[in-house]
Amino acid sequence: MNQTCRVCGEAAAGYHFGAFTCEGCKSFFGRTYNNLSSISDCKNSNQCVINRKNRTSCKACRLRKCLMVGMSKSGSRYGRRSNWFKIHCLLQEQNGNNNNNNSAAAAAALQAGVLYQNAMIHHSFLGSAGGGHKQLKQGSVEDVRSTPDSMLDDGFYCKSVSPPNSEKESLSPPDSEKESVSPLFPNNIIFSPFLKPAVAADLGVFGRLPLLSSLAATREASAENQQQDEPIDLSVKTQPSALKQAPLDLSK
Amino acid sequence: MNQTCRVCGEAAAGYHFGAFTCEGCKSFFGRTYNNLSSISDCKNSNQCVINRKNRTSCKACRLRKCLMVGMSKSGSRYGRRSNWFKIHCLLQEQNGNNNNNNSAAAAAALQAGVLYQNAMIHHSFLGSAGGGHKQLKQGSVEDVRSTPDSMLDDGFYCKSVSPPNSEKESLSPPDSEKESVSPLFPNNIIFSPFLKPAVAADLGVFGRLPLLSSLAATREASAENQQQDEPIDLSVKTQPSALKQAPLDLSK
DNA sequence: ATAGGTCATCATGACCGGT
DNA sequence: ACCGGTCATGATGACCTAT
Ligand SMILES: [Zn+2]
Ligand SMILES: [Zn+2]
Ligand SMILES: [Zn+2]
Ligand SMILES: [Zn+2]
Repeated sequence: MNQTCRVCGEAAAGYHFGAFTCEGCKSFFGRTYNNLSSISDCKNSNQCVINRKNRTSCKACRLRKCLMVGMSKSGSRYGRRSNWFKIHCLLQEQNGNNNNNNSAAAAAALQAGVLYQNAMIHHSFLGSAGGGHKQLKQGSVEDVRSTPDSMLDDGFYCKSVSPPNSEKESLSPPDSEKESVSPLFPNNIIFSPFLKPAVAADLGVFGRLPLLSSLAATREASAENQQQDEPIDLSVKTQPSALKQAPLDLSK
Repeated sequence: MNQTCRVCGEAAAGYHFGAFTCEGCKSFFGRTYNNLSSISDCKNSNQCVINRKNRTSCKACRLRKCLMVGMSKSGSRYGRRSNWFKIHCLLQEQNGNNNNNNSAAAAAALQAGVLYQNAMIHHSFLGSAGGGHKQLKQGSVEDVRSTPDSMLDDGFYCKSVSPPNSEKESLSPPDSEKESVSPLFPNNIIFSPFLKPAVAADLGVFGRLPLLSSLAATREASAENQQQDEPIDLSVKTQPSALKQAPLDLSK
């Protein structure tokens, strides 16, 4: 596999729920996503730095890290992706062996695209079903996939998107007073400004949990710390508006 | 029981290992004392404030709190104490219902006495056996109890003790920079200066674990914050030097 | 190749019998 | 009364199967 878990840093077992993760973080995300009530509040101001040793200590920060790196239950099942996706993904990874910056940017764009895609899916469901996040399987998947715009799951839609500012809300910025806390998000993970609507949509899913209320603030802070590395264009296959019209369930 | 767990604040189930604790903290201390290697480092500078909700989050700070309130595996089995002890203990607790300060001071003196007593026991074993803390049952208990000084387990020995300065070592003081961290030890728990040798002895037992290396520093800081409340004299029955001559095992 | 299920392992704490 | 053992419960992650 020759990849590291984007959540804890351990050797990755594969590409799970939209990010390269280890078996532990994969199972954790799969369990926790459907049982958010089992998470207790962080006792460290939601600033825990997750690594292999302490990943089981704070479930709140572990799940937050999972979401930060783009994991989503409803999106990005590798097996269902088209050959175009697989080839693109592997190509980006192989290019990374020759150029580290491009690798990081490619990974960032990969995560960003998946995150945005999933966020749009979440957003669609929230707008129609009214907040239930366990009803994803009720979406008429086959109907959607039979529409003329059914190529949605074959590509990314992370470029030239005009973000809707309706759900943007001002959240308290993270306190930068503790000097002992290393930055939560390493520099090689890039979050572009156009991802803000995705963040807003994700918060719409998890917003009722106070422990995740600081996600948006952290994400915006990361966007401000954006590096000069340029995310690789993974091409745009369809209009993003199509995503909002037809809810898409990539799972099963 | 009408008592609170001195470690986490939950309703206490009884007097366990030298302090009023709940069932959880009792079991935790009983397990952890014999399996120190299972404790991982604290990720919050050993400053976690233990309560009922987060007591399972940081084993290092939970065990540190256990030791701070005077818990010890080898000492203070309530069932083996004399009537004088029981009456004295209950009297001090009942006095607390009328005077909070005296109650706090009595509880502090109670814990301090037990801690000092156990510390002297630890110190004796450390001086003879050479650091093994699972060999406590190897002490010749019956022989000790048959000596003329065998009334040791009936009282406290926490007054007018001249501390030996041999093991006193300078440890870094706790950082008082974080303002968001509430003080670990509330004011109603008093640690007298004459307890310093006990601290040194306890560190001799647990010193090889880095997570407990800050215990002495915290204890000394608490001693400096000593309140004007006077610890109640629980009377001195024997010379403390006798404790060092004959190791005493109160368990079993 | 991944998603989901299974299950061995471990930590926890309520409970009980012996002392 | 406490101590130590027991065990139901839940969390974790390695492994497996279906796709
Ligand atoms: Zn991981
Ligand atoms: Zn945390
Ligand atoms: Zn407790
Ligand atoms: Zn801690």
